[in-house]
Amino acid sequence: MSHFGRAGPPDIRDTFSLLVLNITFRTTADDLFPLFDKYGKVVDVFIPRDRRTGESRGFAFVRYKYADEAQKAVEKLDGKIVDGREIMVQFAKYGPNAERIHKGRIIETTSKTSGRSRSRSPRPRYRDENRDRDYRRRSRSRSRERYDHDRYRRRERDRRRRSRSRSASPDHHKDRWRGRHEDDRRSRSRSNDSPHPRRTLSPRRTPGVDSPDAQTSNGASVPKTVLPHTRVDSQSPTPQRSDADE
DNA sequence: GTTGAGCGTT
Repeated sequence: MSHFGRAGPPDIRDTFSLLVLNITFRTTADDLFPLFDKYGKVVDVFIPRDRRTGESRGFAFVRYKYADEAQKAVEKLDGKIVDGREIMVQFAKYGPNAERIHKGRIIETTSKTSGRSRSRSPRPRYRDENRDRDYRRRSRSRSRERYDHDRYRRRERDRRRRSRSRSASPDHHKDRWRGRHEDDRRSRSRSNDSPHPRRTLSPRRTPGVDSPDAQTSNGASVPKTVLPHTRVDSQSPTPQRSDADE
C-alpha cells in the first residue's frame, strides 16, 4: 500500500503516467494515492526526491491503469487544493519511457498483442473535454499568476529568473562565466597580495564590475559628492554664476 | 524552520 516509490515500476506494460505538479514539499505518495485512486485505478505513485537531502521535489508521478480514469483524474484533480496548495495534474511528457510515451500513453513494445479487452472508448467527446480542460487550465493559470503577483511579486520574480536561467541556459555558459569571475577574482587577489595593498586601494582605479563590495563602499559617498562637484566645475568654474544670480 | 513553473525510481 505505502510502498510506492520504494521499489521499481510494478508493470508498465500499458499504463498512463500523470505528472502532478505544484504539490507541497510535504505531500507524500500515500497522501496522493487515495486522492487519485478515488478517480481510477492507480497502479503506482512515485514522488522523486532529492538524492542528497531526500526531500520531495514538489511534484509526483501517478500511474493510472486506464486512460479514461487518468483523464478524468486530470480534470478532476487538476487545480484542486491539496494540503493547502493548488496542484497541477497533467500527462507526463518526459521521462525514461518518454520514447514509448505517446500523448501520455505508454506504448508497449513487447511482443504482447494490443488486443486487450480493455476498451479505451475514444469517444468524440474527448475533444470537447480537452478543450474544456484547456480553458479551465488557462483560467487557473491566470488566477495563480495574480496570486503570485499579489503575494510574491518581488521574490517570485527574482527566483523565477534564476530558475529559468538555469534551465534555459546551458551549463557551459554559466561555467564559463563563473570561471571568468573566479579568474578575475584570483587575479585581483594576487594584486591584493602585494606588499602594499592599501596603496593600491587608495587610488581605486577599478571600473566597479570587478568588485561590488568596493563599489558599494565607494559609491556610497563618491557619486553624491563628485557628481555635483564635477558639474559645477565643468559648467561654471568662474564666479560668473554669482553675478548672474545676483 | 525555509523553497516552486518543474517531468521519474529498480
